[in-house]
Amino acid sequence: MKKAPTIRDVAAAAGVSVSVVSRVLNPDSGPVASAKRQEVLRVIDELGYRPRAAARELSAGHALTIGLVVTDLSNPFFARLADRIVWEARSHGVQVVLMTTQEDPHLEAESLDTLLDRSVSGVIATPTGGNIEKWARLQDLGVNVVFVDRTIEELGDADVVSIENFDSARRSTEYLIGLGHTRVALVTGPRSTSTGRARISGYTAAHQSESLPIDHQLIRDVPFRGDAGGDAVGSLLALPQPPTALIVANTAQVQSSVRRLVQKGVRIPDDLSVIVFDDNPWTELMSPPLSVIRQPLDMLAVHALELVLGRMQGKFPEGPRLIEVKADFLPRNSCAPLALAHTTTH
Amino acid sequence: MKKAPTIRDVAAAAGVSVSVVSRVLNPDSGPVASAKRQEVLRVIDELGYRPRAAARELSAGHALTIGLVVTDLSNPFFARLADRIVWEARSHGVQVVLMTTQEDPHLEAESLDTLLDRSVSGVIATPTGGNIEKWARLQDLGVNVVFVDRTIEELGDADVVSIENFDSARRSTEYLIGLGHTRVALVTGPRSTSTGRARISGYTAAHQSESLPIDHQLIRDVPFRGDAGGDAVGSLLALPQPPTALIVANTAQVQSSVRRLVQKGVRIPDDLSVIVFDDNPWTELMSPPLSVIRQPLDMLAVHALELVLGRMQGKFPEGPRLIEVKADFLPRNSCAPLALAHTTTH
DNA sequence: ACCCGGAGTGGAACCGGTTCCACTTTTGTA
DNA sequence: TACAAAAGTGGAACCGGTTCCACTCCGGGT
Repeated sequence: MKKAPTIRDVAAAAGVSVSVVSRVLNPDSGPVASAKRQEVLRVIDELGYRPRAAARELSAGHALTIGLVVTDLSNPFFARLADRIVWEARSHGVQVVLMTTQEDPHLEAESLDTLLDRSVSGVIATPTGGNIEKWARLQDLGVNVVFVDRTIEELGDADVVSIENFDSARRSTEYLIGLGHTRVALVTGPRSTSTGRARISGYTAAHQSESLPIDHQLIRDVPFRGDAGGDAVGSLLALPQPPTALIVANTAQVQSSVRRLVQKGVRIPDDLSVIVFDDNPWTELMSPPLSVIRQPLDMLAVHALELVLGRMQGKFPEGPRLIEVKADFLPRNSCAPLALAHTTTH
Repeated sequence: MKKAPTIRDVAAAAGVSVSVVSRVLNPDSGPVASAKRQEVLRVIDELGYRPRAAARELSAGHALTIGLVVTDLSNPFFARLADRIVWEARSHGVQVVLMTTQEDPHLEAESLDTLLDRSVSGVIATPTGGNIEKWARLQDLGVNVVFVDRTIEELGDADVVSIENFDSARRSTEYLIGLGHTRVALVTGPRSTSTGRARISGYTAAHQSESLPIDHQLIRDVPFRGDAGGDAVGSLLALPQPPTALIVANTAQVQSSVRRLVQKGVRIPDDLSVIVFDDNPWTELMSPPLSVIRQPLDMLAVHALELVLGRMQGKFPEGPRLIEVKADFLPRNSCAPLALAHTTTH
């Protein structure tokens, strides 16, 4: 086990001072004679020297690192988001420290502390909803915070990148109503999350614009984790007057919801028309293929990274930004017009 | 934007020296009078002091961080593996820097350099197969390397955690042969990967033990990325004598392969019996549910982390370990006995 | 011939922790 | 009561970079 060479080793081998080596390492930090620059570069290559990140960070006071805080990588939505962000960050020479919260504010708090210790320059996060003071403190210490997917309204000056939650929910609801459905059920995340609230609003707005009454029994704002989505579906099916259409408005709940439908032997779309919020390739492989709201992950990732990196370089000084990207609705065969049979069971 | 307090601020506020504060921070590094310890802790809490990781690392020479190098987080296999590893690492106070290689040795090399700069104490990786000297150099500099899923045989002293690739392939092949199939196709990763080779061997061994000839046209070792799996399936179906059973032996290829089957209107299991290597929940939601080799991700993650953390603490001094965990075969309805109709089309 | 300015260089302080060591104060035991 | 061992403390060096600054050259303008 060898020891890695330091800048002083390089300086000695090249016959120059550490200052010169440092200036070679950081162009534009001062003049270096061309001959010496060549020699230093040669020695660096020969020794396989690489500057230690920790030393650089200590001196600079901050790291070329961003924190990525997501709920749960086993949710394909976050996994693919993370994939894009890591990839995009790498191409800008920025490393990503990944933390998961499992939707638990306590774990989130721990993660934030850790990121603070690491002196990250920015954080991209899907916040749980809690830890407001902690987020504020982070910003106060100069960490650039970008929320993606969800937001925390109480936190005034954080950038946000999300899809058009209200619109997406409204459009899919209207589509089902347009097919003749009057009992459309909605399974979505808790009202404590911005997405939960926005999607319920969109659902409600669609009903209002079509002058349809809202049955609050059909709105299920349930936790993301565990089998809450499936249970909601189960209890919806058990209703005296069950819904004829269903929107599962959160990626995290799609799997358990669909599983429950399959288990119960529900025929799609004959018994139930289904739309899910997702961009999981397997929705297409089911029979019938599920209608989906496709979330433009790439756009979310790119915008989030652009914001956080931009802020790191001091761009966008004029206060927080809110970027909403459009989510496409892809109708497939899991939705059908309401059969009269449904309404006229005597 | 405030400045975070340092250890010297704490020392001053508590009326002690930095040495004392440091000893409070690191129990067992020296004695501290109980009264002063209380006072220091009080001040730390009051100031919200947190030690800077960079400073600690610089002094220690290494970071409480591990690198996780995987191909691609949009592959659910790696996403869930990463999820478990990040989670498990966090509970041990270790952070994870995530890098993806997109199966490209060049990107892998870059990632390794970056991890070296960060002075990580360990790396958990799914190697692309290249960069042998780089891996060796990493180990030479005291970084603990654990390969998971795949390995590089040339690298003598790295720990490896994988599933029983040979056995899993052999078992699933034997299962299909047992159902009467004589033309079983295999889609798997390239022979340049250890898993590709092992799974082909298992497939071959099953044929030999059943005294079945091997048709090399039915073995497709193709790249992981892109649509290579789907294309292999397409060309298998176009064979003059197409297979009656198919094993897709790599998670990364399952999606494109199954999509192609659906597109081509192949009836499962009537036209084709199918087994996939996967532990994706959606395989269960298809009709019919797919038979799978379920890879025990949790075990892979836990063992990998145990090894890397153990080595960090100087355990397991007796050379490299190879841990193979058992993968379960879950027969579902996508496999059926070979119908006579198939063989006797006159 | 003289002075000014900029290129080029190296010394040394600094970032914020850890750790070694010397020193003082207790404590325990003969 | 005396003296060695242990507990407690603070000063200072160190980890490996970056950066400020003082200093030496050198060429060009008057």
